Amino acid sequence: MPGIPTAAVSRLVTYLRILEELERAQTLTTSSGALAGRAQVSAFQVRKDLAYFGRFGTRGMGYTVSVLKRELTRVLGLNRSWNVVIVGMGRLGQAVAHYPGASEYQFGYVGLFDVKTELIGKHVDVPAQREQVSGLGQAPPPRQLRIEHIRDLADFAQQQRGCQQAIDMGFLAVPPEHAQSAAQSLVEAGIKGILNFAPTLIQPRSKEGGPLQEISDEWRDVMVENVDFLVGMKRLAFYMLNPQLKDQDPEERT
Amino acid sequence: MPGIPTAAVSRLVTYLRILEELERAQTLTTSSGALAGRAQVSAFQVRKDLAYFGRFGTRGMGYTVSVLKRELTRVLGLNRSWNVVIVGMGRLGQAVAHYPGASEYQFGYVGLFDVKTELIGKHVDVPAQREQVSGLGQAPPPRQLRIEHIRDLADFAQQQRGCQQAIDMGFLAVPPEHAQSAAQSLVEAGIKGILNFAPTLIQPRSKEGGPLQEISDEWRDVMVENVDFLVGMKRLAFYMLNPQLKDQDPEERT
DNA sequence: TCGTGTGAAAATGTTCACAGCT
DNA sequence: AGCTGTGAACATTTTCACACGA
Repeated sequence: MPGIPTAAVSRLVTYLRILEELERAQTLTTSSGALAGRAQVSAFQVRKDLAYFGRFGTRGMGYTVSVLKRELTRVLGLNRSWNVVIVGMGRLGQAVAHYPGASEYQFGYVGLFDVKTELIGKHVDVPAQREQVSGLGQAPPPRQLRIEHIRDLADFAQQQRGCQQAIDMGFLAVPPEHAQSAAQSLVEAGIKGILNFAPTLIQPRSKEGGPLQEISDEWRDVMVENVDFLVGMKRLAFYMLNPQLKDQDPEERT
Repeated sequence: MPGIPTAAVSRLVTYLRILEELERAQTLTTSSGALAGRAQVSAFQVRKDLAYFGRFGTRGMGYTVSVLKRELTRVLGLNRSWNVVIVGMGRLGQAVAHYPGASEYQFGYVGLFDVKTELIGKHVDVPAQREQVSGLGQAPPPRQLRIEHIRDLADFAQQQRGCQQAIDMGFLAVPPEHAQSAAQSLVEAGIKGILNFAPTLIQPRSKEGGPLQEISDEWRDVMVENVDFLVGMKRLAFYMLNPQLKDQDPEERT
């Protein structure tokens, strides 16, 4: 089984965003070439990426924007809603909580956590989840959420499970030196997905322990993705000094 | 000339961070295997990545932490300072401005810009650049910067060039629908590096124009890097639904 | 005729085995 | 003996050419 390139998944996210822009512009149909131009990849790449997941077009015609958008939304798992907690409500956590766009994709914040006493008890507006992914409806009014101490995370998670609102993901926006222990708290609370904003890698194990430390059971099926600004800044510095090493974007644009 | 994998550059950033952690822990020497374990890649990968840039180790011995750190710092262009402006001082821009870690790598904010009248004229603390990359000195006290209107960016850039403080990079933290025009403002001000936080791709051309639009001269040598949290959220959703498609991390850890 | 879908070719990136230095 | 550095084997990813359906 060959598997699907990781990069293809990221590109799919881009194609979906472009389809939404096309839909807002009332465009009904498109083609691999048109998508390629806007996504800064080749038309071959677009067709191959889509082919990993199915056949969504019509030969000779192209793609129907609404159909392809629906299919990619389904493929990416964005046609269901995801209950999210944020751990770390400093400036970055607050920016994430308010970031527009997350709620449109059914990422709904259900809990906010920190350890700093001056933050605990503070109320923060968070956007409500949309009912439909259509994108045409009005945004519902925001709700208020109280910042809780992280020691209460496990209880909260248990309670959410009780009312069929299990927490799906935790977004980690704590300083790097606390990222590992905060991640451990998420895992102990039974949360299986972590989006790590801290500039450090989370080790999928309970203890710093010896080198050959086994992955512990509770970490077994936990998925971690990293989003690190500092890497972006440093990559930019590198490529500004070494522009010849940057891969050019392809020619074909029709 | 074969070229260096883009992914290798990102991994180099990770190795450098690990070396800093080792230095803080008073570790004097390390090995490809030890770095590999912490970076979640194979030891082969570490050695190959380092080999793209030179020979930094001693056979039979390993690497001297301070030497490898110095060399990677140089390779990544982090031994010089970079003058940065931020465009878009909403919550995300503010979080970026205060993000600790940026100033340690000689990213120094010299200007802040927005278009919203209620933000213009506000003063924001930004960390001062460190003189040395050593990481052992005290952090200098923060400075205050006034948020300016983006229409004044070109003049400001000109003025900075006049005093040998040319702006090297612009960090773009505006809403996606304004990202292209804000990027255009950066380019018109002569800024050659853009770190785009908006969930949209910047097109390296002046006009939305026709499909085969040429890359205009002013965009010719502009480098753009993207940091998009929404992609991270959506990738996480995808891999939680399709865990079998996630590439495992390697065995070798010694 | 047009543009998708796809097997095959080419390019790229990763893993490996081992030579070579300490 | 131990660990780096590297050419060669291998695997993956991208590019391409073209068959096929509308």
